Amino acid sequence: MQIWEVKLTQPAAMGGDAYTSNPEEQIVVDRIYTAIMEQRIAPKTKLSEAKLCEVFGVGRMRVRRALLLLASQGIVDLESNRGAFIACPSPKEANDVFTSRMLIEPQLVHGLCIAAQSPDLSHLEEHIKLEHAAHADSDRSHIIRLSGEFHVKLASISGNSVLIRIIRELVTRTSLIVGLFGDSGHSSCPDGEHASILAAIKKGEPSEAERLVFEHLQHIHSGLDLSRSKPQRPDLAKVFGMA
Amino acid sequence: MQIWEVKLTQPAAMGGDAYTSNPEEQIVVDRIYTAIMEQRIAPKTKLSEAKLCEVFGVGRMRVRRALLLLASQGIVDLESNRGAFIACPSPKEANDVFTSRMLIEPQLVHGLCIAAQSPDLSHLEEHIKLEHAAHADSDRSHIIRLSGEFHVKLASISGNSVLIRIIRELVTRTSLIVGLFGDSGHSSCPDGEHASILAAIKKGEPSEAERLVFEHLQHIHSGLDLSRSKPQRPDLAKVFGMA
DNA sequence: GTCTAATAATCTGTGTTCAATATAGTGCAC
DNA sequence: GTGCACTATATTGAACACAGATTATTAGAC
Repeated sequence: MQIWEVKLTQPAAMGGDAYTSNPEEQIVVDRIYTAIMEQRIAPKTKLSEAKLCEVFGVGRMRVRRALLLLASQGIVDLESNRGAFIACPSPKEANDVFTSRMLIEPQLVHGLCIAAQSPDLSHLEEHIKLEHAAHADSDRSHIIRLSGEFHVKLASISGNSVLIRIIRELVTRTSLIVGLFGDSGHSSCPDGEHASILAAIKKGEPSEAERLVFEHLQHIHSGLDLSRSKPQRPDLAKVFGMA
Repeated sequence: MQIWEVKLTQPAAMGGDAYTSNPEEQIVVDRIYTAIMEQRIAPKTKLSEAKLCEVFGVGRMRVRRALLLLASQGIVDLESNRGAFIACPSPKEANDVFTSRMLIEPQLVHGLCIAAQSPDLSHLEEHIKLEHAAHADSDRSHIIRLSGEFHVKLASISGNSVLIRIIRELVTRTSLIVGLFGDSGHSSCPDGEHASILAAIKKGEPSEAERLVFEHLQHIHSGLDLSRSKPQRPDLAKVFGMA
């Protein structure tokens, strides 16, 4: 089932949505995106329009557009006359996200074994080195974000912008879920599994890579305790470094 | 790889995005959605804010939110200071959409063979009857929309709201693509293939169902001529029946 | 007659203002 | 002392108005 047509070696920027071109509000979206990816912002956190305006120094219009965009991706909840809140995924939502990822990503990597070329692979190797460095520094924010980005970069190799967007959204929601239900002790992606996935791709073993990705996601999923949830309300100005 | 947890037999309404709760603007989104699904509105069509306001009888705010939502799904293009236009997918985008569908839907149906229960299947049978009726009546709009909806309803059986949303978006974009590059002669989904897919699910043959879905998508894809494109500019009031 | 340039009109983008709703605080009653 | 009701404040939602940009139209020149 080799179904790859076009390729794209370039980084394929973390944030950009490609569709909504306005660069101003994309900044707001990206900042919130990465804040969630790094788990510096907890579910249920209220995203007050006024505060976001002064933190990012943009008009209320832009903030509202950004919030709507995030809401359409299930990353924030928009409650009428109450405001925007970082989404607090239900156990069912958590399962749905993981199920979707387990459905898509193994197949994706299967195809990658055929399509991936050396520049792509060395790029991934580079990324894994960054992950190890972050582990060495015990830099929690970086560890978590890089873990997620690995999956996005995997998708980026396909050059399929549709898939890339889907994966990015799922990865971000996963960050929320892991932050909510995960054991704050161990990191979201078990270290070493990314490396073995990459190794399987390198060796050109589609079935093996597919299986490793599936199990990798299963490991993360099984590390969750879906009965628990921990509410918090950090200060927005601190989270975003009062830009 | 049976990865199904929750099920949901109910229809799982065609339109609703589940996330953006505001019912007012969801109407606008849905109307444009179905207009695209029925191919009554062609790519490059300008969606003037003012006209949409009077056609749907809602404020400009709502219209703009709806357009932003549609833009985030790649269904309309938002050009700065120029307005909103129905997206005109490039050949690469078309390939990306089909590649994504061929990656996701076969796996989805594979899982469905294990999870699907009789109410789901009879619901699908009902749907296929509708498709046949539309064929008998040569009701082009219905034929096209029902063809797309079949795939959404397949996804709905999973009860996975994340997957449902992904599939709905891909199906809608497919409608745009088929309208652009497809031979206006034969319909978007070859008749009969839906029935054989359902039959494979009923018999509980995952690999067979998976293969049929893949080939089904391949048939649609191969029926496109990606070199051609046909510009039009129909009147909005007519398309939406001047509601 | 056609092409170019300038002007006018239309439409989008943005900031502002006002109304509606929810929340928090206060006071009163039990 | 606790619970309920009412008031006051703050925040969101929507309409309005204005500024900027783009497109269409018209006039003029070659």
